[in-house]
Amino acid sequence: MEHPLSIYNTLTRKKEQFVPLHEPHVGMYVCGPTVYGDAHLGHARPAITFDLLFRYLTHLGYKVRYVRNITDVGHLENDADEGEDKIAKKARLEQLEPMEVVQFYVNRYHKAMDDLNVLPPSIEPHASGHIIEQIEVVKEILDNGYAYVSEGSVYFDVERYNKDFKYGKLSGRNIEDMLNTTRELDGQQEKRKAIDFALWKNASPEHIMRWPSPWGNGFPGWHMECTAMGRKYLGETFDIHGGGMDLVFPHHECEIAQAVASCGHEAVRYWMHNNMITINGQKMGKSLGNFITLDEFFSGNHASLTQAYSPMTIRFFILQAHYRSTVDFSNEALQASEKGLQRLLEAAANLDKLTPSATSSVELGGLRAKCFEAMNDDLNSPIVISHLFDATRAINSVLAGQATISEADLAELKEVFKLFLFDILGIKPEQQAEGGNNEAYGKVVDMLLQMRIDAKANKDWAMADKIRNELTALGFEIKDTKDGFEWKLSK
RNA sequence: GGUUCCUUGGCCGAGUGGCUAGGCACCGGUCUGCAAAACCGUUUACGGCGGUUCGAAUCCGCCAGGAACCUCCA
Repeated sequence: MEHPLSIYNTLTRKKEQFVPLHEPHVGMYVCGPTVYGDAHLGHARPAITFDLLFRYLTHLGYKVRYVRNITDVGHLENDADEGEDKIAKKARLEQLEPMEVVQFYVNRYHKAMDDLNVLPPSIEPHASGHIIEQIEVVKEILDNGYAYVSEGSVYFDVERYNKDFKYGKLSGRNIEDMLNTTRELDGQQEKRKAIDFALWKNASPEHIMRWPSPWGNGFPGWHMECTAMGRKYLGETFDIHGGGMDLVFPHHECEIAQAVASCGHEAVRYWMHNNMITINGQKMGKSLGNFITLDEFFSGNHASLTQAYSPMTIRFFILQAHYRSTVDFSNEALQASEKGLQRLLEAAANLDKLTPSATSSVELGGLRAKCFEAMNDDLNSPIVISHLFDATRAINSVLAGQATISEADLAELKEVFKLFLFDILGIKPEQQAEGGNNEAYGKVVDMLLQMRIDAKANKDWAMADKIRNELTALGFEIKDTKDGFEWKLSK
């Protein structure tokens, strides 16, 4: 099997040829959402980035097991509610069972992902369903001497670990700097050093998410679930681990330490990180309170939005930037994406209207190869899209009767569009109208436009313009063609 | 303060030592009863100052501005 794909490995800070450990199988783990609120635009970025990777690896012929977790046990909050995790806090506020909160937001997350045409992962494990596995890893680390028990909690001994291995290799930190700069946090006296991190946390009496363990009732530490679940489903060593750049430190750094401390070697071969989405130049994030949820984008119901943006517009917007660049949100940028996407989808639809000629006057110029080349270069989706726009011009020229295309070239274009636009980039044509009475409704529009044709035949321009203007005002896009007319809903 | 990174035309956004990225917007033309869509064409660029080089937006240095992480975060 060839290995055409290069990906940027955060660990080495270089693009590397991707060669799976157990070809043709690929193991891929991506940090999923903490389900204590609705998914926002920031959550769409990794989901779409790694969906692109999942789709592409599959197209290259790999058999991919894609694991994306659901974090439903915690992560402590840093505000006044000391020691209470996010899910538990939300549950108390809403007087619900924690798992009820989890289920509610998982359902909504799935819906949003489905709208974005993000394929479901192969396995979507819940942290709460893998407490036993996590306890086992904690035990191993304790047995190997890289952790200590303190007041019912277990902490990772970073200094001890750093004597045998290097802590900080992923994020480029060294332990001396961190010992000097780590801030004092909420009186964690039970930790020996500020840089030590929790493997298992003792639960205070009011803490409602808790499980029995050898160290008392509690819950797993912040980074343990990915180590335990990645190993369970992908093995002690697997190919790809992905997530947002903001997880590089401490989350992924701690995962590396946990893996090495428990089984003596690293688990992950390629670390991949998507960059952030910014708003006014700043990261869009939960803690900054500057996020816009996906549902708000889809409905347009947010003060910062001048209109609604469809899921495909959001997807296309994200794919128009390379995944390692920040992408800045603005209404202008989103509107540009919306129009560009429409143009591409229109061209894709136009392919079925083209009549082939004996020869081509348009030059495809190795379109398919160029698209593969771009994908192989660390998933350069913006370049793929630019090639598709080039093809769009060719398609429209033929449609306008200003160029010709051969049967073979037409077939090639159809295949390339299907392969790249729909299968790999994961764009799907958006539904034009909803409801069960589409046929009758369409016929009414046809009838109005037929009346307009009649008016035009009588040179009754006033009537012709009135029909067109009013339909336009209602959101229809009217085109006159040589045979009559075409229409569609403009959004 | 430490670590890492960024600064491209009106907006978004690729790229990279010499060859038009692309999209959106704008302008001119073709088409049209007029439009819309489409096609053709044009315009606007690589933060500042130095250096390396035959040649730098691309490499190096300094400066300015900005960001992420160092605390839950995609």
